[in-house]
Amino acid sequence: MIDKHLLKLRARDDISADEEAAIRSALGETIMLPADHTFISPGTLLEHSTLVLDGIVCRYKDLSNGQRQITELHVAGDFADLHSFTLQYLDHSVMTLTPCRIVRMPHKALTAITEQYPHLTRVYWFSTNLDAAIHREWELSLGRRSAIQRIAHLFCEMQLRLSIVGLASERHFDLPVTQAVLAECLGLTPVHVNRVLKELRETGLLEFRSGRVTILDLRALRNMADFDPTYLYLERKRPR
Amino acid sequence: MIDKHLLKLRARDDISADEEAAIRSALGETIMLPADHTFISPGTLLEHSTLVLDGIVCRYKDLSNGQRQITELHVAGDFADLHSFTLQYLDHSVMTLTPCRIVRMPHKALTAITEQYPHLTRVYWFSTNLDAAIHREWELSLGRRSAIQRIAHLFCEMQLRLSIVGLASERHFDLPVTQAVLAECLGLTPVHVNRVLKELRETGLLEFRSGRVTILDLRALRNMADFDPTYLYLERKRPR
DNA sequence: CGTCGGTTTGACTGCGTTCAACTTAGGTGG
DNA sequence: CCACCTAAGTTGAACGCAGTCAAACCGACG
Repeated sequence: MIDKHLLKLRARDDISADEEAAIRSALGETIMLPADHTFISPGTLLEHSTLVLDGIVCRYKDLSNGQRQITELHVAGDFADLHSFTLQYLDHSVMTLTPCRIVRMPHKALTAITEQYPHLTRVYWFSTNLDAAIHREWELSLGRRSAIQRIAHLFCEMQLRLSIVGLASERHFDLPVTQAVLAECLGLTPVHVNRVLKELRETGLLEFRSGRVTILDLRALRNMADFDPTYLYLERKRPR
Repeated sequence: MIDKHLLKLRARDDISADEEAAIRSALGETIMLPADHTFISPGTLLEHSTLVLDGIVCRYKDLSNGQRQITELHVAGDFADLHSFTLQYLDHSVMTLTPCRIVRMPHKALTAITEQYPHLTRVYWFSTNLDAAIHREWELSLGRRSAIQRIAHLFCEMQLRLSIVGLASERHFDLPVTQAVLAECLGLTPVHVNRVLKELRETGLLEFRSGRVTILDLRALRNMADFDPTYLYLERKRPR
């Protein structure tokens, strides 16, 4: 059930059997959520964090004029709001983009983990820092990359993140979101996303149709996007 | 010496005398760094984190074509790279923008803190999550705000963050950086930053001259920027 | 007084937006 | 089974914000 979560954690650090057991016993019941459902709003006091078992979830912030910026996408195995453990309330919303299966971890259980499992605490701290690293990379995209580079980069990121949890190959993965959602991730308009997707298709780099991505030339795509996976911290510089 | 750091922490949570002592005893010697000095590069294994005592520091990421995006500004009282404790190496660079006084905290000392001070551990975890919240707000700026809103927003943020550590009033604060640095924060060109600063000056909102900011109308500035300080987590929703 | 980094201004360009119309795909009910 | 509806995707034309390029200005400092 939480195998994808463990795959994600173990891609970055060792998790002992004891720690795995501690994680399992900290989780509550599994919940299904419909698509397009905002389940966390800014400022609400939170008492548990949300682990995504299946589906796509996003964090987003609104501007008063109705514009929206998605700040991160979450896939199976990710905590969507582990940071709410220390923050207590969030500065952003969290919503499902597809139907999702989630499971909750009470903050009380996380407090117990911080008191009994220092290493696992650091693993989860790491996990929120990984989210921050993704935020930084998106800042770079939003601030400095062209539209075509931004789109290419997002697909590179999702391909790699999904492959860690066994949901992507080098050529294919599902990303069942609309072009409008991509636009909200990338700081673009849906119309322009559409035009750029056409360009990517016509130059033989990538196809995106009805939520399915086909990467035609991964090397060229990464090159065009200036994709450097360092920020996903998949390289272990030394064994712990 | 670390009074600004304590001011920052205590603006968000209670820090006991024991915890304050633990922080003090974890710190190494004070170091002076010149301006425009990159002291952390991506991928380098790090064994201590850097607390800024004085001056302005930034995190930045480079694109292969030489373009640069600053992802966060750090002021006195901030750790510039507390996240390196769990990440071990960083995905970005860290540099001084002014001459800086810094002090280092060995990661070994932080490990000891995580093993002996669960609450202080959560405080520092919170601190890295606050950095992530700032990243998200910058994503919103870079993705959806106009140039004039972005600039106004950055000044609103710095005014509030600096006021917490006693370095800003409602009308004045020092931000001794060039317009080119602002451009690198905001995803704009220096030329356009210059034009927008002129516009802010002429509409009587704000003046920025030789590193000194004069806010002429804070309410109007915040309104124009759509500034909502929630993301700086200065509101304590319940006493701990 | 000359140099250099930083700021300012002008003219022109272009990437991405805006607005609007049309197409396509999927789902629903007669 | 098909008419209808709606959300999503596609395309075209015109616009505008910010970029680009280049030159002039300014102040600090040798």
